[in-house]
Amino acid sequence: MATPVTELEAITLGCVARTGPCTAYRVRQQFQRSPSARFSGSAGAIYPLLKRLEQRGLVRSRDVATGKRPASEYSITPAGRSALRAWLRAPMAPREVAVDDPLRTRMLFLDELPPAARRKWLDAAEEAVRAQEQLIADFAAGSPDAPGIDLANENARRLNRVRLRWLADARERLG
Amino acid sequence: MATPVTELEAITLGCVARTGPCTAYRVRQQFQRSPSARFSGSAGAIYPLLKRLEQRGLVRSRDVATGKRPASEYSITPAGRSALRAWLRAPMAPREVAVDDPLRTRMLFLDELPPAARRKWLDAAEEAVRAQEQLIADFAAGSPDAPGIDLANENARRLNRVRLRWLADARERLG
DNA sequence: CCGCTCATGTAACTGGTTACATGATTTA
DNA sequence: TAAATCATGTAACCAGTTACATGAGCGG
Repeated sequence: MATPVTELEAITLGCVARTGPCTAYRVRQQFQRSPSARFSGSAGAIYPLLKRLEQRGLVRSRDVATGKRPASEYSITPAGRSALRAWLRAPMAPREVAVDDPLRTRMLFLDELPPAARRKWLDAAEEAVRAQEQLIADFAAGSPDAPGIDLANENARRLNRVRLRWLADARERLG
Repeated sequence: MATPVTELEAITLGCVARTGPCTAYRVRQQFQRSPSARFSGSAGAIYPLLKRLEQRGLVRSRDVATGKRPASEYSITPAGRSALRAWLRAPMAPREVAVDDPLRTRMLFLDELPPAARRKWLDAAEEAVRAQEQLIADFAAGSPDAPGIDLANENARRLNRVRLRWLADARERLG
């Protein structure tokens, strides 16, 4: 059994699988369209990552020289698809499925702030969540129609709706 | 204005501030008690981090030699408290407040699996979320009573409840 | 032709993980 | 006293970010 792929590698594989043959640049664009900053899609991450995947035989590259500059177009291999499926199937430990909410982390220490600053924080947090909702809506609008993608977007929408209610409750409890 | 602290640094500062003077080991224990694997609290992360914070004047250390082994006990400085507050007050960009859900990420590519494996995934996911809920409950049971901590735990509970409903809907949509 | 954006990378830095070393304390 | 666990670290490795270099195409 080969080394399992990391989350970022899996998403990249998935992206190449979805989009079909594409350059590192296209992959980066996909990452950057996402409403989350988790995977920034910086060049320094993506280009080396695709090279690693190629060395492991999970993608293969074809040289496409538009004009004079060299460029590589990657496509997924059967081994790559299989690695992607293995990643999906891999059991997740309870701690690994934890939802990460940056606002929750801050809430833990919010009582370090004086009341006025606390209220200000809550206002800013609510605004940020609304902005995040907008990002999600925009992202969803540009997403291809597929049940998995739909459901993923729905997940993001619901989690944010809950956060807004939570923030409202927090305002009441702390205000 | 000094360099802002990272999230991990902030949590560490907050932990030292809360707990009062404590060793790196105590800080690690706090991290490891958390239901999330996000900050694993590995020694290789925490010990150097506290040293960095000390160099920046955000914590100060006192040598406590119980028995014969050297050890350092850290406490937060006024500058440290101020850095913690600055972290709390710092505006968050919309993309930075994104909720990260590992299950959502996988859902994006779930259609790569054959139907039977998909159902299996949904079962496993539901079980993992329930286990996660248990971890949260245990954590909450051992948490000190403070509004911020209460609210943070409530956030975790609610987000997971929503995920369970979402998984149920997904089962219907995909099954 | 100048500046802007698109596009393809690379290199240095940073911070976290893994794995290890070691000593002290508890438990069988 | 042997084994396990608590506790304090360190070092090598690895992946991601930041910042840069470079070239092509395009609009003014």
